[in-house]
Amino acid sequence: MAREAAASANRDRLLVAASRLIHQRGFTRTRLADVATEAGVALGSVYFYFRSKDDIAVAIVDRRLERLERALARAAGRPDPVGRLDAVIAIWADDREIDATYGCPIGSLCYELSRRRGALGAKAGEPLRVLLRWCEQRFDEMGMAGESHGLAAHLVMALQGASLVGHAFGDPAMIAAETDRLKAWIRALAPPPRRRAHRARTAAGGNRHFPDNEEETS
Amino acid sequence: MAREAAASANRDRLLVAASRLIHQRGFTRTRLADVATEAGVALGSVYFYFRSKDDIAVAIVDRRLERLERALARAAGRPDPVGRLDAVIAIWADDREIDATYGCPIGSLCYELSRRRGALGAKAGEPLRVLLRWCEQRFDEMGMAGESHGLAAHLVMALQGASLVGHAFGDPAMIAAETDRLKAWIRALAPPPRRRAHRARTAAGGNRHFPDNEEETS
Amino acid sequence: MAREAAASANRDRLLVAASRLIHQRGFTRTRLADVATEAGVALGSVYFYFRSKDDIAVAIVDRRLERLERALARAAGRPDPVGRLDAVIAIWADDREIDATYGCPIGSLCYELSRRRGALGAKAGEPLRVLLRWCEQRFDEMGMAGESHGLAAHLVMALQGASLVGHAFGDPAMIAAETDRLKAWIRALAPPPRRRAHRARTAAGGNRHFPDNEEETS
Amino acid sequence: MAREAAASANRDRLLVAASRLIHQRGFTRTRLADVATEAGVALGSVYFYFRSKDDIAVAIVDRRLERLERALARAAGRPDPVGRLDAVIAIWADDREIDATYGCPIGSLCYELSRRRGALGAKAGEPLRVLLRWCEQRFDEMGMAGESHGLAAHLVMALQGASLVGHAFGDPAMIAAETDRLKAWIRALAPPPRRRAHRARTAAGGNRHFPDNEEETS
DNA sequence: TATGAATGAGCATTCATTCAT
DNA sequence: CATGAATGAATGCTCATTCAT
Repeated sequence: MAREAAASANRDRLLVAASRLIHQRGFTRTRLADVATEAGVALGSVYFYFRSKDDIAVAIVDRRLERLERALARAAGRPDPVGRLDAVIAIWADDREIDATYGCPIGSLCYELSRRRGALGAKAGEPLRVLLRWCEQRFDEMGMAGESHGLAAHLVMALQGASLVGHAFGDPAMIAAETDRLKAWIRALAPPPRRRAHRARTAAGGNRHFPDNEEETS
Repeated sequence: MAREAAASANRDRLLVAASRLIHQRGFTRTRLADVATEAGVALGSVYFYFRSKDDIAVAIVDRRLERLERALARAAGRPDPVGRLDAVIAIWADDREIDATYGCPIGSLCYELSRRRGALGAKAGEPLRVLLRWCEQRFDEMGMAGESHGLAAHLVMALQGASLVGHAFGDPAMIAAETDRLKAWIRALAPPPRRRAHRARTAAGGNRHFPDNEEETS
Repeated sequence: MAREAAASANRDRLLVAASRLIHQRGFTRTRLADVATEAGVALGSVYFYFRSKDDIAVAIVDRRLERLERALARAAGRPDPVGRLDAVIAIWADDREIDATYGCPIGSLCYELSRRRGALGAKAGEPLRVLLRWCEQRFDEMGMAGESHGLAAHLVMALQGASLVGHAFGDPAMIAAETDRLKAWIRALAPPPRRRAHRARTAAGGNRHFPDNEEETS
Repeated sequence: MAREAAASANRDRLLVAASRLIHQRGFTRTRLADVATEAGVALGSVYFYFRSKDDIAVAIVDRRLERLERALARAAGRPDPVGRLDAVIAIWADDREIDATYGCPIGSLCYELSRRRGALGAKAGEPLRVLLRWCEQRFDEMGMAGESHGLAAHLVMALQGASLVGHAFGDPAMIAAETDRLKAWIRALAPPPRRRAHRARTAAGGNRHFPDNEEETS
């Protein structure tokens, strides 16, 4: 395998551990020593795989980006734009327990890192930018070219706000209610199809499209 | 005056400085030494007014709560429920520059502190709880008793999401667009009045109802 | 009254508070703020009566010296040398509860302060020097001129050791047992009088000759 | 070797430095920065080997306990109980210079730490408890079963008192005189052997049985 | 590669002391 | 005399980062 792609099991374990701990405790309050312990790796080895703690954050965001893009690609396979957006909304619906406990891993990291100077600050927002752009394209597909940017922004904002507020209240049901509302909102936006093909069941544990937090689930 | 409320100019200066710096840098990354310097007092003096750094965070949240409650009381003076909710939305619209730069002071602190154990973690979410309850009552006034909780949640989530996403993009216009959308949404919800009295002009620098971040503006 | 002798009630209260707190917590671990609070005096006032924290320690030792000298003067009133030494031993016997809890106020302060440079270090040992000299004179009176220094040293050492060890074990009975032993030892040293006038009852709460710690008792 | 006991040269150096400095200056007045400098390691390294400053105190007491127990085991090898107790007394006689200068390392630490709450307070008295118990057994061997506790207490108290008073006077000769007195006292207690084999020569630099303070001597 | 001991700058907190009123 | 707010040096402890092996 390519040296680049090998990515050694250790590096992966470190990334998984760092991702989980940082999601749970925040970036600043997560000690590299704990990450190493959690990953079953020596502290010194962390610096073999990463240049610095900031570099780990970058890698985590990259990892999230890859997963996000995979999930979006999967969602893009849906037959219609509404279903595609539904699939994205379902990601947050499915993660509502985790997000109510620790906040959205994307949004909370973004809030914490965006205050930093330099590349890291910009990087942290990348997943939201990718997500926004993708949603925008879906709204375009729905024929709302002029408004697609605002609609996509509304959708992403609502998902992030639901995670933040749901986390503040420690209440996953609040997140579920909001994702249901969003699905209904999108269906209402769409030009009425011949036959209503979808049914809103998000809160009742829809299939898992975006296993972004799989490490947290264990 | 109440001795409790006297609160010495120094204590106020400390609180203003801490509030600003913590909003800009985050709680963990804000040094008490910087807070003291910013407030123009000696480092040791911080501990004359506050028991600990956490105690400062509590005081900041308390201060925000007071301001929020004052702003809500002012908004409650509006003649109709729609106008009351508009006034609340205007708070975020007016602060869009600040929030796009540093995030919503309520939401970002909430994300950072809610992970802590103990009273501080719970305290940080209090403003959102107060805000949600207040909005809920307004929706009740609008005659949407059954849905008021969900509608209020949607509103608060959208405001928080707008701040988070607007901050991630560094774009105040995104926040303005969302607050406009929210105002329109509320007007659409309300039973049509005889004459439409309001016009959405938020993004164009509406009057300032909630000078929550006045110290940050200076 | 002479300005010197007036010594204001505040100064006395401070000294009483400092003496007690320092006895209980040690010199270094006693905060002047606590002393002031305990004395019901403003923190700033402490420096009206004392130049520094060290100065308070000096005053405490002086106060103890005065009390010690008064007690020794009282003991000197006893008809015979053995009774005089008994009276001194009774001081420690009577204070055994306090000393078992906090250590001997003279010895523990001596151990803590004697390591300091300057006058304070020397001062702290003064009570023990006065006590030793006085006991020496009593042994001289008993006709043991050649050995009086060693005998007095043994007596003072035993009293200090009893306090230290009794404190380490938290056991006042150990102190009582030792003071009984010392009384017996002294009686055995003395040339047999015509009639034995004394009876060892120390541990059973003998009369209080040296109310050195009266403030601690309350 | 046992991994537990390995204890790295640095940990040992730290312990030696801490033991000496704390003996000389007291626990509270000894700065960890000085301990690190004295040991020739970085300040941060202290926390690699010890959890906290208190933890260092515990380790010091443990170290003293080990040495004490070794010394007692060595003393126990003597042919008769009197010789065994003599060997213990010789420890203090041999250390009289050090103790006159800084106080008995066991007793002074005990006085300073016994006021603390928790395990540390109890721990500090442990050496005295071990010593007392051991001496008690020796007196039992001498056939003074009924009085062994009191006799052992007297012995330990006298040794501690001699150190404290000798330190207050800065006079090693006072300690030597008391240890001689104690040896004579013990010999007087013992049932007269056929031939008196011992002679009190302690003050004249007896062999060193208990090099407890060897690091301080250098 | 891997390790874990070592480093030192950084930070919250304490407290004796000062001083304006 | 009295006060209590203000000061800042001191200190225990943390943790990202380095490096010899």
